[in-house]
Amino acid sequence: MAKRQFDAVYAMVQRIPEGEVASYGQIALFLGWPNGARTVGWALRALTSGSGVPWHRVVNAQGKISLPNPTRQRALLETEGIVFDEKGRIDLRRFGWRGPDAVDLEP
DNA sequence: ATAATGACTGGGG
DNA sequence: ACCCCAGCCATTA
Repeated sequence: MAKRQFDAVYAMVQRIPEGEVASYGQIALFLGWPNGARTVGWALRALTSGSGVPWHRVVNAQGKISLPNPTRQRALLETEGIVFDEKGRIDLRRFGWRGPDAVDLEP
């Protein structure tokens, strides 16, 4: 059932290291869709529990959680060491993922 | 094939 | 800083 495009999204999200976050637009850009941020959100929305995809590491460009009920996602991120400010935003300068090329040093 | 959907984004008020 | 609006894209119905 996994559509090719969605699958690409999941694969990219899987690359986000623990303790870091990426924006929808960022993921889309890495996949080659300059304006496909919404499509990324679509793919994640279609995700089912137990998919093994770290969907919680994806937030909007404002560093904020886009889900109607951010509680669960926020808890997961805090578990990984992500820090939220008083307005529930993440400092992307600090926790933002650099990209798929930035981290590739596994022996 | 057309229309609607939505976990987005950037710009303007 | 916050709220609203129009543009954009792949998937679904």
